[in-house]
Amino acid sequence: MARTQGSHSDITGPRIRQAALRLFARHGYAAVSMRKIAGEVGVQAGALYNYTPDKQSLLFRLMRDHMQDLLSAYGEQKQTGDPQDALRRFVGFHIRFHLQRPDEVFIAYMELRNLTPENFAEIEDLRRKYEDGLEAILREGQRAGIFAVADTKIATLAVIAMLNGVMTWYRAGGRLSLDEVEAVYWDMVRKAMTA
Amino acid sequence: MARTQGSHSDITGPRIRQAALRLFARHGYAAVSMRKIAGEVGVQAGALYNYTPDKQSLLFRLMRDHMQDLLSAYGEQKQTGDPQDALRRFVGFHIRFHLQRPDEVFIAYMELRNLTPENFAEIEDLRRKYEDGLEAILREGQRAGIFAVADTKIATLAVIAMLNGVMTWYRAGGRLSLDEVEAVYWDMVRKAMTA
DNA sequence: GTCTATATATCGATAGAC
DNA sequence: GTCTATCGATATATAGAC
Repeated sequence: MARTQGSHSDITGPRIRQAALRLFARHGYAAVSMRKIAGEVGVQAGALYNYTPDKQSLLFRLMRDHMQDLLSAYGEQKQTGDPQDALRRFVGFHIRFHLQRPDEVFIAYMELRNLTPENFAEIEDLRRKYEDGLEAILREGQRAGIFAVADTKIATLAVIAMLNGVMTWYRAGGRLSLDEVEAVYWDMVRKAMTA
Repeated sequence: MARTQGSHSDITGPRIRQAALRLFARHGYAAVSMRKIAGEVGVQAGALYNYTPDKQSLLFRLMRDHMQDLLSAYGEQKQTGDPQDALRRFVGFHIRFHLQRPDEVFIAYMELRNLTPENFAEIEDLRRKYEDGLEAILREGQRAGIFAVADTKIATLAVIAMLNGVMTWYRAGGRLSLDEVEAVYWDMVRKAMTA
């Protein structure tokens, strides 16, 4: 029962978000028009406004959902009292979670400046919450004498920046398996943090 | 002798590049119009086309000049036979060079996708040349038994990614001096690479 | 070399028919 | 809920006067 016109609220919404995600990641928010997104979905531009009040909200919700997924998934990780083990788990979690969502990750880092000030503040708040998780591990290890970094906040940002670098080069089916990539980065992070 | 019209070829060209650099870094290439750039300079939009064939060339030349400056400045660094010392110098050079050019650095990383395929390839070639400089240091240290990394190419990208993280938080006059920042990162890089 | 004016195209968002 | 049509603004780039 193919239709060229009619009601599709159940599927059109997710397809709009999916198309916007893909196009924003490829070409950037400012370079993607609502018409382009609509064309990808197979509707006219006007139909998009049944699902989003405007283009800005479309971007913001993609980023907010991503950050909330990140925090939620990290919260479900098994906790451990051993800082070294906790750091190892963090490295593995961070690499695997982000490699599974390249478009979301790309947008979350590249499109911050296209958010309104209010939306920007909310995304930054979520990002800081995630970073705080790692810093707590480093502080605990520091206290226990396992880690030795000059500044836990800088070390937190340094570890995350290093791990994010994986996204720029890793491709599934490449020279290294995911387990090997994780092991290589864990080796560097462990040595950099350890006393 | 103020004039509202006339010939200013000596100064208009640099001012256009300066304005484009600033605006592209703040708002992104796609979000900045030629009229905005012209307004910043104090001329009409049509006058810009006496200095650039189009908007794309304006972006490309900013990025190419930056990458060539980077390679040129790094080439002038004093070379040393000791890999550990060479790595220490690289960390210091990279941090200081990039912190002095935040707008250029931002554009070089954020606007790659707005380059034509030919221009993209040329910028990527320059970037790879710079990365090769660091990898040569790591390989030499690896050969000498000073460094112990699983993969020199990944380690190269990891070190650069970690150092680039400085650009996201460092502000002059902040809690740490530039010397202290350099020392903190050198400590982490040294430990991560060393056997 | 810069100006004004304009060609041509596209943008985000809205209105009203179905 | 999606369509067609459109408003008003803005885009890159060019032409011709000075």
